Amino acid sequence: MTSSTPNSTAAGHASYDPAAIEQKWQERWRAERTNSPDLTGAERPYYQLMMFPYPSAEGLHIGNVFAFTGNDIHGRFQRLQGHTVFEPIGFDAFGIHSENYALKVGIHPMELIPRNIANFRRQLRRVGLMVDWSHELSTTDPAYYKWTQWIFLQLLERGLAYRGKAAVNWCPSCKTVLANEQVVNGACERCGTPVEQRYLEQWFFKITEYAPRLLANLDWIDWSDTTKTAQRNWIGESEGAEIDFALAGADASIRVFTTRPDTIFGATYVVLAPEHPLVDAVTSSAQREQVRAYVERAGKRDLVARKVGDREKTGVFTGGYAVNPATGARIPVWVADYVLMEYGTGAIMAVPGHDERDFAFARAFDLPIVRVVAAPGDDAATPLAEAYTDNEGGRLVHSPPFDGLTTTEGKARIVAWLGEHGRAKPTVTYRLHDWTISRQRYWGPPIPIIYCDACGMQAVPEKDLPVLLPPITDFRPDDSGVSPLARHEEWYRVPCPECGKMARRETDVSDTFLDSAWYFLRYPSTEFTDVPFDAERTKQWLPVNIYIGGNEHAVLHLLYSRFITMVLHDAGYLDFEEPFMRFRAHGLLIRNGAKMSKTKGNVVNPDEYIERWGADTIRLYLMYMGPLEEGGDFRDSGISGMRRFLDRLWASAHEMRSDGAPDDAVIRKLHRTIRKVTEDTSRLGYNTAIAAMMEYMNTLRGGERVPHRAEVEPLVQLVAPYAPHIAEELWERLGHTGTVFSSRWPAFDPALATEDEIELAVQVNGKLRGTVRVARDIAQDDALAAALAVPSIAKFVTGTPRKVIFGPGRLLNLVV
RNA sequence: GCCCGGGUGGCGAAACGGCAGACGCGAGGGACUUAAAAUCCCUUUCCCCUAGCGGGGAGUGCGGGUUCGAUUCCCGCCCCGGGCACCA
Repeated sequence: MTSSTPNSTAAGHASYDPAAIEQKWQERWRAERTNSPDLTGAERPYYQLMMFPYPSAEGLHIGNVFAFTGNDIHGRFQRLQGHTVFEPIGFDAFGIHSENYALKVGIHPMELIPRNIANFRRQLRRVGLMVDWSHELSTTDPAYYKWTQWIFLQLLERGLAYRGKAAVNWCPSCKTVLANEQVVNGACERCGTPVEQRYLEQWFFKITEYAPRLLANLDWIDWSDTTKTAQRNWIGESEGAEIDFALAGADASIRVFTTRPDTIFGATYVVLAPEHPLVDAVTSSAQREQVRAYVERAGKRDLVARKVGDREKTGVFTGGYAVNPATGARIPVWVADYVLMEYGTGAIMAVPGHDERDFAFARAFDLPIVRVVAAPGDDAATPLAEAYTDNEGGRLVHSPPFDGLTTTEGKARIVAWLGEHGRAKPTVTYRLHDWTISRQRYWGPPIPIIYCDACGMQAVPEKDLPVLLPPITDFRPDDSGVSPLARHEEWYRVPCPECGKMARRETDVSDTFLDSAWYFLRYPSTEFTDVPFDAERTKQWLPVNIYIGGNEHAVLHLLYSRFITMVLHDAGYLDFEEPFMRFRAHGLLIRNGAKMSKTKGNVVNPDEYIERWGADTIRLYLMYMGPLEEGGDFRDSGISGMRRFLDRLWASAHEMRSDGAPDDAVIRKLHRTIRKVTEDTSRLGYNTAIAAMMEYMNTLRGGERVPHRAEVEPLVQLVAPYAPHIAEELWERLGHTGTVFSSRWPAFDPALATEDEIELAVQVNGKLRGTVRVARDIAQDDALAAALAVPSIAKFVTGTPRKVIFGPGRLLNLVV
């Protein structure tokens, strides 16, 4: 423990006291506005963005500290490279999470959130981040959500926001709509009550219209591959065809989507989703009652259970028939809930021979199974024990005149053939759905819409923004499926902006993810009240240079932010369409090999650790655990090593000598260290950068040598992004005025950073047999001679080597 | 089921296809000290031979392959973590 440490050392200088110097520098940074750059005059602007936190009542999570430190090091490093770095922070404080917590503890969120934010601010300051607090924002601030509402209106104006009915999860016990994430195995995550499906009018954003662009830009933006892959999967592009199946005896047809048009000759029935609009028209009177009962039952099943619950195939015959456009055969039309209305056309052609689900269904209901693709070695007559779904290598059979074609050829030829008769066209379908932004809750920005009996739906005029969220005390959701705001007449009733007669407000609030989909645009412009973001500022500071955050937002926040940016670009407000030039996903922080959670009681409280060790030590430790992009395992046992390193740094700066010349070998090591720390820091390889500094420290102080000032001073700068407080303090004690972050990053001399002599590894038949110390640029023959001069190597070599492999500067391998 | 990560000493981890285990923790031994702390030095993958000095062999989840040489590249598996999931 450090509390027992005496306040002066044997060497006579004061010992390292992190609490005192951290407080000193945090106060000085604040007083001197060290971290508030001039946003207008910056010549080399660098926008370092971190994911703003949700200010929970529990306070800052160590995972936040991990992510923010990772950002901060990069930001401070860029500043030392001569950039003007803008590193803002804010609070993502709206949302169901806050509201539920407020309901639970019985404190109004308008009271609770500012308290939590104050606590977060205190904790964030203690971490020593280079945050520009003069541009702090909160999404719950009317000055902010005014513009969230404005963005909604921009989408509305462009036809990208619309109202429609949608199935939602409803908890009959909590009397509220639940997000999909709040439904666990078909039950409410809070009370365990089975969730029902309800149909409600919802607001949607047409993100699907941007699917092709959202997908295409992934090819060039510099993002972590893991994140890009997650987005690609989420957008889920499928190439295939839409094909019309005429209804037998009626003047209508069912349009299906398939990725396997090559298998159409094997389509032995058609399936409609229970919600499909043609269900009634297809159903025969004999089957009507059964179909009605099935559709009703399917509608009652909650969405989650239907998709992830048991996969037992259920369905009902409609009594109707369709005509397979390829074979001309009459095939039955069924209704089954394994077909989803929300994907494709809500109808499929079932090819049981070549689709697992169709196969299972056909087996269950005794429908015909026909082989139309034969694997190599099989033929048309080979029986199918299971669906043969391989998309490559097979040849078409039972598909005259296309027999013998590969599946790939078959797809193109069959779609073209059906296309000639207007029955098919190639189509690309996306898994991505439109974004439901309505929330029937209280704690969010009211959607700025007014309904007038005379004039219809009206957008709230921009001059009337923001639509303030009223400070009501009764905000508990009820069974009506309507937001609690609807119960407050004085807010709900409002004059129509068009005709002035009394009208009604929209009572839904918008999704929290809309708040966070544009906050990075606001940061540089927080002082502007008449625009969401100032044109000049935005031009100078955006897009964001680098964004580091968690991959849990790969398909939510990061996708929505890209979408909103594209919309604002198309609307002429932005001259870029991708908001984040670089994105790096950091890994997950675990504790002693296990996930951190409140129930396990293994959550790390950053306050405690900073108290005990100092922020600089904790910052170093978090970054030293492993690669930032892979996360790490927080174990208390490792922290002391970081503190020891800082103690030694402190001692070095106090015990060093300034007279005479520095040691040549140490200076060489220093230059190699500068090179490695520079390279590693810029590519976020923080763990190895810290290791390199420690290695240098061992050289510096090995054998109780007294370091020279010229050997120590650059190390203070190298360590500064990682441990800013101690670096500032030592920089001052070394006689400098002003912050170390205004100094220039030390340069390395390539000549000094390279060793003249190296240890050349010598292998015989690929096995290491020894090393020889030789000149770095030694020629092969000389290296060979030097190696053979060593008896312990030579004894493995009999005669002349058959082959000599020489990697200059690396190794010599003799094959004998 | 599909898609991403990842499996290396007692532990956290390093290694442009080129000396596996840097760096740190822990452990053991030593120096300094009246003593302790701090600091500094040495040892620390496993097995075998040797009194010792030394020397030999194996080793990066498993099985193959490519290569003078593989933790690294390729093929086939196993295990762990995460995401998606009746997506036609």
